[in-house]
Amino acid sequence: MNEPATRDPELTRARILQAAFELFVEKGFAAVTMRELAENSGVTKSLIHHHFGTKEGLWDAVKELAFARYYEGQKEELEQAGTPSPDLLRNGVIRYFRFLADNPQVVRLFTWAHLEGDSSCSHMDAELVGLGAERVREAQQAGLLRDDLNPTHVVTTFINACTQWFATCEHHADWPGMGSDEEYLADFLKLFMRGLQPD
Amino acid sequence: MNEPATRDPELTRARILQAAFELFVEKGFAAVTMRELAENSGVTKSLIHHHFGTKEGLWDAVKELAFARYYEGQKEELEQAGTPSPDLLRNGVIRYFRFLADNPQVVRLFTWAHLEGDSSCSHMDAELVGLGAERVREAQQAGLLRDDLNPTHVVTTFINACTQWFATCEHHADWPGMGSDEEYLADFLKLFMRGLQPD
DNA sequence: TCGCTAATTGACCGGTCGACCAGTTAGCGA
DNA sequence: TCGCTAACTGGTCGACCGGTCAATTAGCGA
Repeated sequence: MNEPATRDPELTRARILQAAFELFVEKGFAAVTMRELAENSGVTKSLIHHHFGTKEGLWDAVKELAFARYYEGQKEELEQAGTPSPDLLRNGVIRYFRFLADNPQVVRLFTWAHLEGDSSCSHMDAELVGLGAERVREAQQAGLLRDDLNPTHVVTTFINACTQWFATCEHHADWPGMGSDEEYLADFLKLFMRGLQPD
Repeated sequence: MNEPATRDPELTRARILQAAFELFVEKGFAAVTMRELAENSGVTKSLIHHHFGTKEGLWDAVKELAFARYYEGQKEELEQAGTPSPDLLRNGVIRYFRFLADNPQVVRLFTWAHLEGDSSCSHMDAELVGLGAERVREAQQAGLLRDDLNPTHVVTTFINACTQWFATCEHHADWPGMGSDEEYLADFLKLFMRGLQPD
């Protein structure tokens, strides 16, 4: 809206990245044109090339930024450890679910990136899941969770249940009998935590 | 490979649909060109337009075919009812998981279609989930499953856990501690069925 | 056997794509 | 204050996009 009074390459880059983020989230890489990008950024097409080289370069920059934010946020969550307890896992699920609820665009971006063959998020997720699985393992060894389940599978199960929920949220919004985000989360937690109780 | 000796519009349509299915599954709608489609079908670009009108027309035909097959298969599964029992649900999960394992392309196609705003599968899924939820409700009323969970949420939970598993399978294949398809399924079933046991 | 219909072809269209480049201008350090 | 660097612009390029069309040809019913 308001034009910058002076040249500000940092702001320009940020504007382009923000507009690109929104467009790529909405339509994916292939369906977005440099002209759209320029128009939504309020800059010329040439300027985007100046700052990011190619369309792929901009796409990579958008993904890198989004991935980095996601990674930092999740790692922080995981490292501020409490003593192992069932509630620790329960709260972890809740926080993950709420994060996705607050950032549905991130789910879409990840889905596009993954479909298009991007593997950079794979290593990132591997580390995060590893950290989560380690917490589950500790709780298992402390006798707080049943120990006949692969900890990685436990983490993956709740990640899948949460991620797919938001990946298809417009989709299932009007299905008969379907509750709100919070109601789904509550039921999932009931099921999940009961399923993890030790014998 | 082997050219048809005579003209066969049915076969031609089938060839085009098959090639289009593979390409759209792989790259999504926007990234596929009519020239690729023609080359992979072994026909000319004009012939595709003759049979399907536009690129969107072909895309719709591919989706319709895939959705119809999926819908028929799943509905058959759901309607060949047995007496309600926990094993009925367990076997339902197993069959759904195995179906996705045998048809990973379908998961990708649905994901592309959904990201691109297609809502035709939404109504279809609504009906299937409704049927599944009805079965869960019957089992709850028979006292075979805990009755403090929304049946739709129960069905959605396992669908999400299965779908997302295959949507990200190349992704998590090399994560530390991650087991095979069957090992994940076994652990998920342990967790899921225990979580559903009545008090 | 003979037309009629539809399957099939290749050439071609206007438009848009991503990218480039020469030229201009603003800001900043010397 | 002055020049150098980089931010920024408008115009343009060849390639390729989806789509069209007239011409050809195979098959099938009369």
